Amino acid sequence: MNEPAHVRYHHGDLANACVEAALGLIRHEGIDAVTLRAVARQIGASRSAPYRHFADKRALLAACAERGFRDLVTAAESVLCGYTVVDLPALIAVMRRYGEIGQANPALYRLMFAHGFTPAEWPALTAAADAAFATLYGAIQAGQASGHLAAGATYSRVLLVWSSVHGLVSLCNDLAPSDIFDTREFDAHLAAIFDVLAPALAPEPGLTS
Amino acid sequence: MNEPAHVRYHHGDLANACVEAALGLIRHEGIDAVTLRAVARQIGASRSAPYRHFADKRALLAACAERGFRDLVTAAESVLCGYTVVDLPALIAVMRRYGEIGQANPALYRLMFAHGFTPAEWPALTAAADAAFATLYGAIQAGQASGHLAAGATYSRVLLVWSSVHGLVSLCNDLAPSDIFDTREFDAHLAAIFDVLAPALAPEPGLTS
DNA sequence: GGTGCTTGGTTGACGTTGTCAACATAAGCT
DNA sequence: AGCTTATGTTGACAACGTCAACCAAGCACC
Repeated sequence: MNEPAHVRYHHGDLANACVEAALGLIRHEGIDAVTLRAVARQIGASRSAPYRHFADKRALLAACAERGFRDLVTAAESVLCGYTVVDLPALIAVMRRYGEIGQANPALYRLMFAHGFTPAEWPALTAAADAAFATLYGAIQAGQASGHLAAGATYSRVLLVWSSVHGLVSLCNDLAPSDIFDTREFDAHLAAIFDVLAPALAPEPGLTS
Repeated sequence: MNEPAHVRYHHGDLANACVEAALGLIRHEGIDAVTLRAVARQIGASRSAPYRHFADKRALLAACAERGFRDLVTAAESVLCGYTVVDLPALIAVMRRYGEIGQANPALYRLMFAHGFTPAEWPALTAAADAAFATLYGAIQAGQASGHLAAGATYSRVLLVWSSVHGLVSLCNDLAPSDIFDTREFDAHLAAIFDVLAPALAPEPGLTS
């Protein structure tokens, strides 16, 4: 129905292609490999073609980060779908998936959470991050409502769960493995954290069944 | 005893001056303002003088990060000195100070924890980060030994405390404040987190006094 | 069915940056 | 004094982000 893209003068969806190419560079060669010129080269366009779709380099990176947040939400929801109720194992499964994603693409994770995007400058990015927070909040709230998680202080618990797992991902991704803290053992560390956390999250025994 | 530094051909301590200048730029103008040329300009040297003391730009940044970790340890120890025992309030005070430092210089904090320094390439940086971990570990261990903190699973508890506070600092620093998560309220969030955490960290009642 | 506007893409150019090779200067040793 | 080494400087280069000027395609409308 369309003539081949490589023949056409207009690409058709250059904006998306830019994000896709940038994400590939981020994943496989790290954030420093993302240059506008490299992105343009990858999609077979000329050096300043991206400027028609992104104000500058940071705007492209913000779009990549936004995509990262959206994928995070999608993954979390997909895990939640496998559970009929949100109890502690379900919550752990969600956060484990979160961690897996964060570990699978450290450079992107870093970009999402620590690239110093100024507050109100990137509303779409803020919205995507909010959606991630909201997903976790909704899950914990549902678990509390059905009595499968300890009641009360919903906001504090969401904060605690997100902070600790995000913190662990960040530490494991960015600190070198050492004798006293082997950052390659993410799974074990996550389990250890939730062992300590369990009493604070599980409902009072006898109320659930 | 020395003639004025600005007259001498040799600076005397250019390495340190570079780190100092870079730290100033990081603090006041952000990480992007750190160019080797700007650093050299600040210390009154020529553009490639830093290369006599640092292999490349990343080496200078790593030195800055290392300094950040060392300051963190110093601050933590100074807070601990104000307490005769490590109980929950002492632990909270240490972590609050940690958070204050992280918030006071977001760009440096980002550099320390999320600049993708490759594992074994920067041994001094790894050692400095380890020292930070060890300090926290020692504090919690001491608290457990004296019965002022819940016993057992020391490693897991250290991991949990560090991950959650580091995670909170990171989230508050790098996410834009929104309706559902006001990242400017670090102190309140920290308190909320420790409220939930308290039962998991405080000793069984009746054992302490 | 040609005319002109809007969107999308290209090329040339400029200033800045990290980095290196070649050179200059100081300090230390013997 | 002369040699060696550590330290600092200058010139040069390629890569980068960005912009202005230009070109090509699609579209609306008479």
